Amino acid sequence: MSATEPTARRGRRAGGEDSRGHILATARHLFAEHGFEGTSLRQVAREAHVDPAMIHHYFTGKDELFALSVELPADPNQVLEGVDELDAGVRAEAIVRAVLRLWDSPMQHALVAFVRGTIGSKSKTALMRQMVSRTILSRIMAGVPGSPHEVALRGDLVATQVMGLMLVRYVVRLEPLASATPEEVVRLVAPNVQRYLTGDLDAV
Amino acid sequence: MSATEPTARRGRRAGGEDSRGHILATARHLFAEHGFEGTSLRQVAREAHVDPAMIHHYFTGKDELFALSVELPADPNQVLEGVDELDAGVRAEAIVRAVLRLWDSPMQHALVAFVRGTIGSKSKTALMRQMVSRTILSRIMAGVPGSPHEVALRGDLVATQVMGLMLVRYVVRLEPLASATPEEVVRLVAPNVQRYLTGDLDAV
DNA sequence: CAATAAATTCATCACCTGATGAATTTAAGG
DNA sequence: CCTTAAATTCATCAGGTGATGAATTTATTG
Repeated sequence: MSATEPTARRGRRAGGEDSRGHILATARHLFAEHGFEGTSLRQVAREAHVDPAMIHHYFTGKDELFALSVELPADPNQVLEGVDELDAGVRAEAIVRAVLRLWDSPMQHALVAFVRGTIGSKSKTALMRQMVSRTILSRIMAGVPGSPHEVALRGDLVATQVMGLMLVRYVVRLEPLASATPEEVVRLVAPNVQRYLTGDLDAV
Repeated sequence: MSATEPTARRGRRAGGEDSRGHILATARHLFAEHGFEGTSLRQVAREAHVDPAMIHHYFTGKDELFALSVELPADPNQVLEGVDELDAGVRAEAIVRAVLRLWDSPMQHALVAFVRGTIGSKSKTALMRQMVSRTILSRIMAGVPGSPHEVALRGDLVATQVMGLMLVRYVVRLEPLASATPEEVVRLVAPNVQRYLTGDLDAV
């Protein structure tokens, strides 16, 4: 019995299989499960039924593969489109709903991979900080009244709740929250986000 | 010029240096920065000014070193002591204050290491899920009124807010929240936690 | 059909990884 | 002082890692 595969013949294959796509898909899965350092190119190649060298044929290296597998598949500006045009007093519900729509989509794997790979190391966390604060929070907080410092603080608090929701529902998967319907989650969480956005922060 | 060190002499050293302690300390730092897979034993040995074999002298292997470096330094039962005796209506403030006291202590490095190493891989995330739900949430939610399902859901929501706070303030370090005083954070966050604990979840 | 470009595999390289066992030096205990 | 135990280093192993360049086969194009 040979080890794994019966030594596939060389050269271009008959059926026009999308090897590049397979590589990207399994890379997404593996990066999502084991993070960047915990995933090897040979492992990706094995599970994609592809020669390891194919990865270097399509990508310059592990870094590019990670970047393409894991990069936020949807532009935050698109996901949050229109949010900044809503009145700040009713914006929370739209934010939570947009986040859930994104995370409950087929992109979930890529997003979990992004979180795993990104929290795993300090340097990658810095990238996430940039993205969150410059791209996402600036949009979410546009037009919220208050001093710059206060608005920034409110933005951080929103991040606190939204990132915690992602972590618990999609990464750690605590039940019963992980199985709750999106609409129920919106009903439960949006009011707390709204308090951070425009509520009285001194209220008890 | 020799590579790194001028070949230290063999055998037991004169001064009673605590090598085991040094190894643990630098392991904590490195695991905190690069996660489990991203940290190699040789890297730890190098930065601890110690021979790689010393690590295997004191520990059975990388897993044990990680476990001992990164294990929750404080028993959750101790950190949350007395919380379950407080009336549920005023418990949130105590919870947030206890969490901040722990994370703003010297154990912060170990805790960041725990989060990094634990979120980085799926299997380790399962351990965290067990710990959070069995040890921490059961204590926090003790005596909160409601059906079992409702209480579990409220617990998950609390986890959402508290873990998000840890992530944003201590791991991602978004400003200005990361530099806010503990008391200010309690004032800002505790009301939202209290809503999850005992508030009306249908309120808008 | 011929020429070219793309897809696939193979055989390596140099390096790093975790781990082990033996040799050597010092400190402690009697 | 002598013996034993602990601390430290060295040399090495088997295996995995990312990466590269060449060889081979097929599809596409003119």
